[in-house]
Amino acid sequence: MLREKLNEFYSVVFEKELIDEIIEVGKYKIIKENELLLDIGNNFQLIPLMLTGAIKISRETKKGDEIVLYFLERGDTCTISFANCLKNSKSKVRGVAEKESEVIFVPVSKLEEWMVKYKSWRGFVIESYNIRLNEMLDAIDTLAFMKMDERILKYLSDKVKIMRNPTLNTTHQEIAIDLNTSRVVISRLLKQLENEGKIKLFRNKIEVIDF
Amino acid sequence: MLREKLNEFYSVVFEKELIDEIIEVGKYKIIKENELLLDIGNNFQLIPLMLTGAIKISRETKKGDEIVLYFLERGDTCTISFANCLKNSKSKVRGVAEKESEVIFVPVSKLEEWMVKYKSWRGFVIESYNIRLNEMLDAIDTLAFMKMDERILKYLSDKVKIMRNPTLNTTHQEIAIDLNTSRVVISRLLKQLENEGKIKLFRNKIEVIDF
DNA sequence: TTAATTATATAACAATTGTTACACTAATAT
DNA sequence: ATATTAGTGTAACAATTGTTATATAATTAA
Repeated sequence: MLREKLNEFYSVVFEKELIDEIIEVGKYKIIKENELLLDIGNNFQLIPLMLTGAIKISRETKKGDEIVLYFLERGDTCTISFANCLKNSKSKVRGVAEKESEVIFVPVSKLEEWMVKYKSWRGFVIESYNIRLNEMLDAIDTLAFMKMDERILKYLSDKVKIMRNPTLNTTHQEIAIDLNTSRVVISRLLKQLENEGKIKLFRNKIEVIDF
Repeated sequence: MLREKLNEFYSVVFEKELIDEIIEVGKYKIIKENELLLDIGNNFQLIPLMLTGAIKISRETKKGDEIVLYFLERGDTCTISFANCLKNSKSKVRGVAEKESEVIFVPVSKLEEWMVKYKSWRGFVIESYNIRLNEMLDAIDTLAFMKMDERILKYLSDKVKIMRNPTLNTTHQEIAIDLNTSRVVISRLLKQLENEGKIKLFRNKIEVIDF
């Protein structure tokens, strides 16, 4: 069963021997909605490989300022946690399940070992880093070049895609936290977006049109 | 001579055999001040290893909006160009020499080959990615949580460190471009920072106090 | 030497975002 | 059933950032 899930979701197809090893040493776990995958300051010694679901990765400063970086979905891994694992340092990001997610955890010792043995693993590690760097570039573009109304719309669209559902169960307050602004600002601009016909607002619910 | 420079500057000490290979296939080049190392859209097939100098890495959108991401210095490589090299895709960032810089260019084919052969190269690649991800996180923090006056001061401090000189030769216009704002805003806030005793302003020159 | 260009300073105003306050409704708890 | 809490709407105002315009000094070109 685990084998099927691995074969199904990992686009860079691993060699059969590598799949065997992953199944042998990996720990399968279900992360419930709103459960923490990893928190800031954690000392994480396992590399997560996502099978299903969605994880929200965010950044928080000591002062409590917070901002969402990107979402992880099936086939993704959290390259940022490579660093923590390898250097035994503390996580600089937080990961919370947006919905129930299936994850395989692999001991960090395998990262290096498999790099020598498996070409597909080398490809996976490099590709994962590249995807993550591009996500970060995307986050930087958003912060540097977009106004708040555009940022909100992008946030909603991204979330609709990752949740595979045009109707989001969320509150204005949650969006405000994720975009590091205030609830009033979000309410104001959401209403404006509704007037422009881009979304529909309900209590605890937002429907995104033409995402 | 190349051997000495390599040994001197690369903190992750490469095995002797790897140094030999780098010297054999690498191309040594001097990049003059303001010269382009790589531009957006370029099809780059060489991995740059920095020996001396400083490269400013920035991002530009189609609309012409621009922003500085970070600076490269000795011991650094441009992991973002790994992606372009490997996937033969176009560069998403620009690199311009802030001062004359010495670089060794290595063919991308070696990236994979050396990962199998040399433990120190695997370490270097992973470490480079991690450094870059942290730089990106830093850039995100700056954009998401800092006001423009703080961003200016951080920009100046970073540049002072990379240039190893408390007096910067730069104009308000250049800073405005690097921070994606207008010259008037920069002049206004620089004057404020001068009044606070944090910098001293001259024509084409800014001295940073207590960086 | 004079004219043109470049760099800087600053005022006045516009647009965007942030803050405080309060009203109203829906959901939940007692 | 009533009280409490949570979510939303909106006005009024403050702070920050962006824009336009104009002045002046330093540098460079003719």
